[in-house]
Amino acid sequence: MTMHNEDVAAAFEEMADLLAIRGENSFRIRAYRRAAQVVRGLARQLADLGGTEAFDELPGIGTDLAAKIAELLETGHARALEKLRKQVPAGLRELLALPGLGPVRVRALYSGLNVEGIEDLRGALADGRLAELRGFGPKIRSQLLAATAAASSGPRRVAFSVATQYARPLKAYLERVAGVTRVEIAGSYRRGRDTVGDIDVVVCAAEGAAPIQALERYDDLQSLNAAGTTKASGVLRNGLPLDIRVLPKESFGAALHYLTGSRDHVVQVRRLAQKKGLKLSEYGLFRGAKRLAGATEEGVYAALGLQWIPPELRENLGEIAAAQRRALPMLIERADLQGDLHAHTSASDGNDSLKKMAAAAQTRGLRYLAVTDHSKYLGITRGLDAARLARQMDEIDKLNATLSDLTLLKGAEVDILEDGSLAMADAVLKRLDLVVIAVHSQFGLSEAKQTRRILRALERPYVSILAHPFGRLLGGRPGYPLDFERVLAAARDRPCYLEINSQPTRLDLDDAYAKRARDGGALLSIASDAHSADQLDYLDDGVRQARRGWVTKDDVLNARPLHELRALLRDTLR
DNA sequence: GCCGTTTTCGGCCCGACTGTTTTCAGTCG
Repeated sequence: MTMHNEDVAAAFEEMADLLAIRGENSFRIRAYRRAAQVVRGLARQLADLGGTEAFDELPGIGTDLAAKIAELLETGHARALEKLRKQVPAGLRELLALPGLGPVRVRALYSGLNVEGIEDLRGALADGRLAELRGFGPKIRSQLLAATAAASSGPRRVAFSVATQYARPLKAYLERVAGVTRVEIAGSYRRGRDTVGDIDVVVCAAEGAAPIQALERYDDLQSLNAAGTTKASGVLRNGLPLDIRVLPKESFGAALHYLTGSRDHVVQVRRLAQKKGLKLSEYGLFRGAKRLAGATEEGVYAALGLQWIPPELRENLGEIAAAQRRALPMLIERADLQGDLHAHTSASDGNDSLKKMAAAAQTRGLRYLAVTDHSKYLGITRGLDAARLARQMDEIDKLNATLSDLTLLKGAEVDILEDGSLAMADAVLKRLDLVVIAVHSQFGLSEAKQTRRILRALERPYVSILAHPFGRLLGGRPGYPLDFERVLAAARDRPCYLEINSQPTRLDLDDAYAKRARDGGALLSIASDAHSADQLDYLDDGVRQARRGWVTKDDVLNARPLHELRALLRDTLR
């Protein structure tokens, strides 16, 4: 079996859990968790990195963990993990995941009552045995009762676009509370992650009680689990957890920084402060009792000798070192996009006419819009054959003649068939301004077959952009396995450009692959894949992922003005 | 287990809230 980075990360996380349950040194446990995080964030596969020496170079990974990575890659197992699994019942891990249960209580449950999993815990709660266990009073018992009941439904992350629907009204509601001067949604939402696990809110107010009382009356709140004077946590009606902090304005920037995270980023910045003899908390940056900064994030970063780091980069993946060198990338912005290179009309499976799509592009300030309706192929409703595509091209010519500030480009989204050939004849594709190719079937092929299929498609003469390269659907299906390094190299050298599809449930390439593509020298197309006029706004979502991938204006095909774009597209049609 | 322009040993981010205690441990973010 091939061990991927995710498998190695999962092994380290499991080891961390098992060590925690055994009551081992917490810093040792933290080292395993950090290693899992580092491995998960790697741009390249560990297997391609070399050997033990190369692993040892990774941050947070020393001799011991480097050897364990090598062992996992070579054998698919880690003896240390196997040993731990024999010592700790498997069910204890699921207990550790329950809210309210940490390593100490899990150990108490196991040693005191032989509870080895959620089922046992339910039993111990039901027959009253748990009440006799020291440290498990009535409050904790009822909390655990709720937790065991909720465990079956399970915690889940929601798409960013779903979180927005809850975060925006909540922000607006809190902004109306008396004494509140500012409200920001922080956390992974502010960092622009594709999925969001909870809503973190930072409220600026002189006194904390009023906003938290107001929250208790909020319509969309399901329950409040904990509520103090500056901090509360609860659950929204859709099941999304909520955390709120209220701080005065002299601390607001420090609090925003702290709650925006990521946790690893914040810890690293705090360590940096510590090295300088300072202390950073959500209340500010302090030397002794003296507050050096805290009102703004910019002030906190500046006082530590750092550039302000855009939230999308705060993943402890090198952004802190770059900020020290004042070498952060100038991230792409929505306003940099001159056009959109993937959109559908009612000619295939879109909702709106060519004319309406053009008007929507104009109102959004786009200078060009590529019309890329589907080719005729099984599974795609109303795909265009050569004759209908020819009629659409005439229609585009006529419309272009009436448009002054927008140019419609003639394109198609053509299926990559299982053998790597395309679902439309070269003679037809040749007449287009650009050809978007994509996989819409046979997601279950092996990595070798899927890779070969796409590499063959990239050898075709008329191929401009590879759309949604992994075919993933958030909450639907994971991306198919692909040797991305080979696809990237082939696309770059051809050239064919790689798409960051902006559909909120796709976001494909994702942030990490966008970074790899950029580092590998590929040009990217940030495309809406709009199936209606409104969906042109999805470009915001694509830009957010691109920013998380350290993507700059120079890395983006559709940040180029039309004449440059045309020249680049001509290179793809030969 | 990692790491080092204060250290190769002795540190390792910082604080809020809760519950069950009698001064604090555990959990969480």
